[in-house]
Amino acid sequence: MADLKAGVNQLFLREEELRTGMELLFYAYREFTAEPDEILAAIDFGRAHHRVIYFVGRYPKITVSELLAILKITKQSLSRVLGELVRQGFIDQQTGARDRRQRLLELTEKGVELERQLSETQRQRIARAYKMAGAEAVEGFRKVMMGMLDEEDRAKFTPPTPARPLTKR
Amino acid sequence: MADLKAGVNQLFLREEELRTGMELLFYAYREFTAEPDEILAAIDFGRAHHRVIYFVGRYPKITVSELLAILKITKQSLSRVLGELVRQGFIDQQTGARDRRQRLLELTEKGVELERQLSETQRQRIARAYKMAGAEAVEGFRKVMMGMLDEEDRAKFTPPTPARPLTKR
DNA sequence: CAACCGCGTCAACATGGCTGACCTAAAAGC
DNA sequence: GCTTTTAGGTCAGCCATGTTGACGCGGTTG
Repeated sequence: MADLKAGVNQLFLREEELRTGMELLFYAYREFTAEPDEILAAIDFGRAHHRVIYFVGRYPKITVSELLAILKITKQSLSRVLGELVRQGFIDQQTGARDRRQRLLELTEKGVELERQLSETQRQRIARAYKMAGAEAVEGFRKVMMGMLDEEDRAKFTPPTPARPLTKR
Repeated sequence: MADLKAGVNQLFLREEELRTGMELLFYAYREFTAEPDEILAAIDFGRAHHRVIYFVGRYPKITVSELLAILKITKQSLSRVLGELVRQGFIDQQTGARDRRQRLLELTEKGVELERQLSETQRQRIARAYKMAGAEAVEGFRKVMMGMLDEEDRAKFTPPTPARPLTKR
């Protein structure tokens, strides 16, 4: 009987534990995006613009199709926001040298500035959390988060060159 | 000179580290929602329905305003999805005994079943990640995630009774 | 009994996904 | 060298889910 009760209790703890994980993800993601969203709203942009700005900043000279592969949205959806960003001078396109069909994307100075501003609050939030939790906890955090990803995305973090796990161009 | 180089290097590592955190959150959240989204689409529901189902399941007899406080959306947005869920028999409303203006929300059997089905893949994903990472890493994960939250949300996880950090009713 | 509160509803709008069709120009294959 | 494939763009329309603002009804409370 003691065994059975222990088993049930184990199950309950596990259930609680998993729910906690789910909710942490929900709340953390929401708060993580809340501050940039305000800045974006003020200049008539949305979260989609932020994502594009972020990844173009992260991978300078990224091609449109690489960007699409990261964001996993359709090119029609991307082109709406990307078009605005280019027209308003946040992103520069240059024709690929080796393959002239490609448009290599890069942040302009204005784009870099916006990126910095948008991500600043997020960086602070993470930095604060890392600091509060300590180095060991950060390692655990990373391990667990990696475990949540599918193989494809996980590969982006364990690469030859972490900053450019993209295809050749 | 060695000091300066070390300092710059430190800064670079920190930057990399913070970006990794941001991206982990982005990819993890996306994959976390992808599987339920498919199930939902098949029955003409969306992510918003899932959230409502989830939290009503989590806090049986929750009131509408408590739910609104958790989701942080407008009542007009909520009422759209909540209405559908009630009309299609996934959620039951009963008038509050003490305050008859309140609608206490609860999953029906049908609702419980859907909740289970939707969250199953997510639970598995988390369980897998926890298992792969180990107990210590899980503790670190939790610490870091908590550190990302604002005080208000953090309180939901360090309560008298974790399962009902809601107001009296 | 007046004021406030819990909840619902109507209308209109924005954002950011989606599908499908169709185009150009460049590269690659045979 | 011609054909096919690829990279990228574009038009048009649909849907889900968020927003504001206005208003109503019934129940609670000072």
